[in-house]
Amino acid sequence: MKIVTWNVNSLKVRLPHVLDWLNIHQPDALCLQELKLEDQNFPRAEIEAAGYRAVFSGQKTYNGVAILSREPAQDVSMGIPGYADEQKRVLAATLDGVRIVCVYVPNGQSVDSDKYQYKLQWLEALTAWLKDELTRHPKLALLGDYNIAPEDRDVHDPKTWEGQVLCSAPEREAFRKLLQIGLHDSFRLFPQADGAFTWWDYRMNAFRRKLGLRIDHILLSDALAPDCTSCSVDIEPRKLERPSDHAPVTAEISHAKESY
DNA sequence: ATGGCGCCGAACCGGCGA
Repeated sequence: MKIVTWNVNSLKVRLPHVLDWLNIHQPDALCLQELKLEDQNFPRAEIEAAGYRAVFSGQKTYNGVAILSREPAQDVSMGIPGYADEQKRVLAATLDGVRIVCVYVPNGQSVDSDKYQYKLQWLEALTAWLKDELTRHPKLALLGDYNIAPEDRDVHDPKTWEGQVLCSAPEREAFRKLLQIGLHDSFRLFPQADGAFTWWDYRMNAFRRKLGLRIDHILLSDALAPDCTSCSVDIEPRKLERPSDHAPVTAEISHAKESY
């Protein structure tokens, strides 16, 4: 089972990249963030023509998440239960016995912003919900744009970023709390080259200069992590014309449906 | 690296992202 997360920064603009990527890589599930479109404008026909189903939760201009899959998604749920939020940031579905949770964590803007407080509260609500969700779905994968670089090695220049949003201690603590409920950072299950990032600023030639952060992650539950065989970032789409500023992250899981 | 890019909607700019 091949599962992927990709913040596309406008599905309308990035649709050709997404369709090409699906055609080349044929994942079982592709979680998308920052659709930036309303449900009525979701490009369902194009995605179905590529051989994929889609469930989605969109809104105008901002946010929006989707799960594309070869097989129909089961038990689809939107948002964090019990946490009122106008912003469309969470979508969950079961595929092949695995609970797939697609998240677009708030950016936070800056550590002295109200948006930063919202981010921390949101992460707390997410963690509480997932702890509960894990009791119902031991095989769970949490994929998305976390807007957190968990450690200094996930940052091109830790000194510059120290204490800044995406790298601050409370955000990193929130990330650790997610791990503590029984999740594992699939990327760190394997040896990785230095300077492996998933996001590069559009400005200042950041991508060419390899000035990035690793903020998109695939966390796997205790029951799923032992079956993970790889996790990697594909930087090829970042080289295209009009790219997303994020790259897709892929995890492969060798699990037997029959054993579930 | 931090003005510097790119997306959006309603306009030719401001809000937001990271």
